[in-house]
Amino acid sequence: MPKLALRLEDFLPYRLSVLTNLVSSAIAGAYRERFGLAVSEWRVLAVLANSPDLSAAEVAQRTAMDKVAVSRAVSSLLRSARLERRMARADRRRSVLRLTATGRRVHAQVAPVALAYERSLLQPLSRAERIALDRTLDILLGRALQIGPLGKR
Amino acid sequence: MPKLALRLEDFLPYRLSVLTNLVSSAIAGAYRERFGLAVSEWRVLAVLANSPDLSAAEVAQRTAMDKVAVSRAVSSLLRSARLERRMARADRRRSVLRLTATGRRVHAQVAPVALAYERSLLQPLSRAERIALDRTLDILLGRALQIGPLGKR
DNA sequence: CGCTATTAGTTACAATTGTAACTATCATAC
DNA sequence: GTATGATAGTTACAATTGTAACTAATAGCG
Repeated sequence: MPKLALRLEDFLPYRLSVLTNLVSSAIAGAYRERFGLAVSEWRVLAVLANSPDLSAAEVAQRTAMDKVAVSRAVSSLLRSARLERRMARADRRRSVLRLTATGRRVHAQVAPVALAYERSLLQPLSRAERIALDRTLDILLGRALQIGPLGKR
Repeated sequence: MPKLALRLEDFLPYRLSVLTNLVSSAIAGAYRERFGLAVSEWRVLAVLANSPDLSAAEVAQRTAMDKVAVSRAVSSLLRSARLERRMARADRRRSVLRLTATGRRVHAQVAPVALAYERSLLQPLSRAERIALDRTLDILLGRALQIGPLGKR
């Protein structure tokens, strides 16, 4: 029984957008107020905390950000001395990014806040529901990538 | 067994954000290319197609947009003659918005495209998984609203 | 080598979006 | 009625973001 009419409140892309906006702005507010961090900067921090010495392009790949956004986030993190940058000896275009001690300290403070928010958000779901959600999001992410830009005529 | 470290790719807010961006930009591209419609305009159109004669504030409420975004979308839709606006007799501040014949025609063309995208996106999910997803999104939306802006100190 | 094409990253500019102030109308209280 | 405050919607301006052009370095190929 396919859906015939379109009710915005039942439309998955709309619902995803509303949920994501709520979640993102809640988190963004917390990062900014407490640590002066934009979400893009937080992502860079989070990736480099687990994988030091990535290039900007590698960071872009792992954060699903484009290279301009990474460039801006990196330059802001450099300014606040949360990041340091060297250049690769073999290829002097390629940067090698890693957190400073300050950056690691900030990460160590932000991460628990982020995880606490996630835990709080997921709290009304059962363990089974969380697993199902994870799995479903994986599928949808893969599917959205596969479909790609709609109507590529 | 709570999560101890934070891996970005497992972090729900991040995953939601990536999925939403993929979906939104795919849809936005299609709307814009084929109909010259921004997503905000599409939302206004969709709501007014089902519920004519709403005020801008009512549209804002039902689309989860703020009043400025609605004002801009409405003025663009007026310019392209997809919408017409009267003022409420009882309260001359309040607008009364409804689609023109052109607007209804555009809606009749866009809605199937939107539904087709949704169907395609959901295609790899079983019926049970779709129902579970709907339910879970409802819960998360409610929970996100309830939690509200994080760290309201 | 030397020419062209590619890649990493930045910068400049345009477009979008958010925030705050503003105008007009209405409601309430005196 | 008139002053005060609230509400609907718009406008102006600042901040964010996306797009395209640019610079510097390397790679590939004759």
